[in-house]
Amino acid sequence: MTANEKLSRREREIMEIIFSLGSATATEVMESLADPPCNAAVRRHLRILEEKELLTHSVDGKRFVYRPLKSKKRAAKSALGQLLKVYFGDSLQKAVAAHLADPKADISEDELNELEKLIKNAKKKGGRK
Amino acid sequence: MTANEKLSRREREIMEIIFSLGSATATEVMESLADPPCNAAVRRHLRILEEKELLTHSVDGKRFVYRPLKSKKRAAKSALGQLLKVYFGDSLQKAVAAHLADPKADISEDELNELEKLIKNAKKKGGRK
DNA sequence: AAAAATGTGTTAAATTTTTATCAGATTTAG
DNA sequence: CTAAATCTGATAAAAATTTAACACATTTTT
Repeated sequence: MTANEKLSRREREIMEIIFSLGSATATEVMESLADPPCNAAVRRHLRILEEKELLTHSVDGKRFVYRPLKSKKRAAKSALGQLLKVYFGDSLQKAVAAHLADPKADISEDELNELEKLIKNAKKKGGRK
Repeated sequence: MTANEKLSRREREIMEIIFSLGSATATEVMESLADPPCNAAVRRHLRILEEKELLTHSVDGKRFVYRPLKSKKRAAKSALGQLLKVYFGDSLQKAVAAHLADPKADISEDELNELEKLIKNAKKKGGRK
C-alpha cells in the first residue's frame, strides 16, 4: 500500500505497456501507444513514474530502458483481485466461466488440461476441513 | 468500440464502484470513495458519465439512482481480456494459477468443484480437432 | 405553514495532467 | 574531426480534470 495507486490515464497506459513488454525505452512505449504524444512527453511520464517509485531504469548505450520497480507478480495479483471484486463478485469461477464462454478467447485443449491439473492440485492442498 | 474508453481517474473509479454495486446514488458513490470530494463534485462526474453514455439514471423519490447503461458483461469481458494481456501473457491458466496461489484468495471446496465442472464442459464442447 | 434537510444543476476557480519547445550531452556516421 | 542523429532533462504553456460555491427545487420535520 506504500505505492501510489493514483495514476493518471497516461501513466496507467504506460505502466500497462511496460508490464506487458517487460521493459521498454521511451520510443518503444511511444510505439505501443494508440494515440502517442511527442517523444519528450513520454519521457516526461517515464521520469515521473520513476519518481513515484513505480519504474526504474538501466542505461543501455545512450538509451534508458525502463522496467517496473516492483514485481509484476504483485501488480498482477492486485489487478486480478480488483477485477474480480468489480466485475465478478469476488468469484474466480465466474471470471473463468465468462472467459470460457467468450468465443474470441479460443482456449486450446492443452490449456484446458493445464487448468484441470491446477484445480486438482488446489483441491489436494486445500483440504482444510 | 463506440463508447469512449478514455476515462479520467475519477471517472474510472466511479464506474468501478457502480459496476461493483450494480447501481448507486451520488451519496453512495461518495461513501465508497476512499478519498471523496464534495457531493456536488461526485454528481458532476455522474452527469458527465451519463453524457458519455456510460451511465443512465432513474428517479427514486428525489434521488437519482445511476446504473451502467451498457451491460456489465461486456465491460467485464473487456476488462478481463485487458488484464490477461497485460499481466498474464493472454493466458487464463496463468491467471488462475496466480489466484489459486494467493493465500488471501481462500477458495472454497465448492468453488473448486464448480471450476472443475466448467472446464470439463469446455473440453466437451471445444472438441474442434 | 415555516424551517430544515436533502436533493439537484450551473458556473467558474483550482489543480493536475499532458504536451511541446528548447538546450545540452553523447553516440554514430561521414 | 565535424556533422548529423539520437538521446536526455528542464521549463512552461495548453488542455483536461477535479473541485467547491452558489442558487434553486422538493421532501421531511417541527
